[in-house]
Amino acid sequence: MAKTKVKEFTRGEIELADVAKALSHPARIKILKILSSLNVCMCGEIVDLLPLAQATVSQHLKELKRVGLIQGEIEGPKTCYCVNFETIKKVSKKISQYLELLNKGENISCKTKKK
Amino acid sequence: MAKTKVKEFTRGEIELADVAKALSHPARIKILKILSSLNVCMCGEIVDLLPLAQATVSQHLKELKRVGLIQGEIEGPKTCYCVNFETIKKVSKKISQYLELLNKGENISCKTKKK
DNA sequence: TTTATTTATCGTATATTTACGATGAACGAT
DNA sequence: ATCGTTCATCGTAAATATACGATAAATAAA
Repeated sequence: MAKTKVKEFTRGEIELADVAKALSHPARIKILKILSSLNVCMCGEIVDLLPLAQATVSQHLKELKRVGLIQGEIEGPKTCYCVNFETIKKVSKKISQYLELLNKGENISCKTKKK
Repeated sequence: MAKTKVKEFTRGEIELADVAKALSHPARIKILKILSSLNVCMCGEIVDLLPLAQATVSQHLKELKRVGLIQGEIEGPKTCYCVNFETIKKVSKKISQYLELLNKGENISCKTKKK
């Protein structure tokens, strides 16, 4: 690997951080729960379950859509939002791979390094 | 469950979002990789591997420390940073539980809901 | 056609994040 | 005691995120 590359961020690192960003607000965590567990899909229904204004919820939905975690199907004036389970699976894999990678280094402790 | 509770965020939702926030920057994703895989622990060593100034890296380390993903042991003028593997495990569990919960709703598709 | 419903977007205010240079504090080495 | 090294913190600028009211667009219902 080229020496300078070490100082850059990889695509994997950037993508993982981007997904984490999409999950970095309680409202978005909750919206995904709602969409995956309740027979609910319209923006207005979600608004009724959150302590936020409609415009704000719409913004959060947009952020989740941006990274593909949900998709919206427009039906006239309404929009039906649903979890994109394919993305969820891909994301689950990426995250668990990352966390496993971290855990592999468990033998490297502060005591080992300080020497 | 009380009716108003639905409109609030739970502690679990807030905590999960908070961890996601700590992971929402490529630099912090990479710092955790570095600390878990290389025999590296000092701030200066990490700075050498990132395209960021020392002050900025120090800030990112602070954020990772805030949520307990790393810990720092001061040794005179130096500080030895290490991954906190206990936290990593707890976080891994929380995240995988959450993603499993989402995946359980897979039968609830847009088509089902629209009807 | 008019009205009501639903949602996205605009405008805007405020808060937070990110980044960096400069500086100070802590210590080891000379 | 002075100097060099290491790192955290301060000050600050710029960018991004969060929140909401107002409004526009789309359409169903009257």
